[in-house]
Amino acid sequence: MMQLIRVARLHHATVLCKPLREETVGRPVKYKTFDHMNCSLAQTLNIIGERWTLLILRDSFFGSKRFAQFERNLGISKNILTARLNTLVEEGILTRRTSKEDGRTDYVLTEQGLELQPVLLSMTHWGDKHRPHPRGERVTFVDRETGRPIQKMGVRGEDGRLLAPRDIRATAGPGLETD
Amino acid sequence: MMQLIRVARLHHATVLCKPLREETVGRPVKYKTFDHMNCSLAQTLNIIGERWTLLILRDSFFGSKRFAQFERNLGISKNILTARLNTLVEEGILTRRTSKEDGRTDYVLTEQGLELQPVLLSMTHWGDKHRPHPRGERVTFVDRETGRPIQKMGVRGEDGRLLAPRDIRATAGPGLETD
DNA sequence: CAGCATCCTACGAGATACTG
DNA sequence: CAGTATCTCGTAGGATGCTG
Repeated sequence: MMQLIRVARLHHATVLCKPLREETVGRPVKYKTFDHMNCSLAQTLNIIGERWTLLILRDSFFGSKRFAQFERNLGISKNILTARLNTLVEEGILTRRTSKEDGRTDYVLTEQGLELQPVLLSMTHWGDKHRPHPRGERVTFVDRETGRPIQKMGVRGEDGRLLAPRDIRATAGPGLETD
Repeated sequence: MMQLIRVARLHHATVLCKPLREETVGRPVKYKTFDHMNCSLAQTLNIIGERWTLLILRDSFFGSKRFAQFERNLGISKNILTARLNTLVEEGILTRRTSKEDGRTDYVLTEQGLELQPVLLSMTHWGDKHRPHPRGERVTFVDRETGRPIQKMGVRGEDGRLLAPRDIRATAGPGLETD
């Protein structure tokens, strides 16, 4: 039978991401950022968690470089695009570069940005599987060298075995304050 | 069987996600959903792209089941939590289940939900690497069987080789309308 | 073309009070 | 405990128009 998923030994008394509890009482309601949470996921979400950001990055991966390209491809409004590009540049995900052809600005993925590819692909694969297009896959990613499709993103143990969600356990690392 | 891939080069003229351009002129300004985009990433973002959603799911993966647990652990307000839980249930990511112990409601990950783990882990790994905690990793995920840390999420070719971002190419699949 | 600068709307979100 | 109902505010997002 479906055993209960004790994913985490890490009992929850050990609060993983400490919630905010400061003098926000009766005060103007600001959005909480996730900065205070000592959690890598929250850190990442702070950067790429906004509505348009991942789509901009997707477009980057597909080769878009110019403001106008993003604008046209996504149908995003300029002010939002400006804002998102700025934070992406500030965060070192994209970098501005002057085009040698026409001297205008190109937005190019940095190494940090390129390393977001697993995130993008995981989400794309999930969508492929669970929210499919009736006619089949929309975009297939292939190994440039062999031309064969890449594997679906999956979790692997040290030995390379594919692991199911329940095969994984979370343990506290040194960066987790257990005060 | 793995179906053959069309090696259409997918130049960017083929707009991947067609932007919205309907009668929104001068009309009340609604947020655009990403529904109209024929893009798996956009579909996924429509569901889990909101600010708190992934953090709720993370908490689920760590074993939280109850409304109050999420509320306490995340410091999220009740109305938002209610809304997010509702859409997650509607979308089949979580399911409501009556606890056998006290008859109250449990929120449990469905299979679809469990399969979001690569997304969560990819983001966590990115955060671990690029926005690290000074003292080191906060949470380490290990293979339950061997107790050894899992591999970092990475893209693999059919043959199992790890691929770098530039080793991958996108090709148009049958679900992509090239009108 | 690549943006700022404006102006406006609607949604996301926080706090609190209330219900079964 | 598990929400629902309200009220309020801030911020994301949209539609322009203007500039170098």
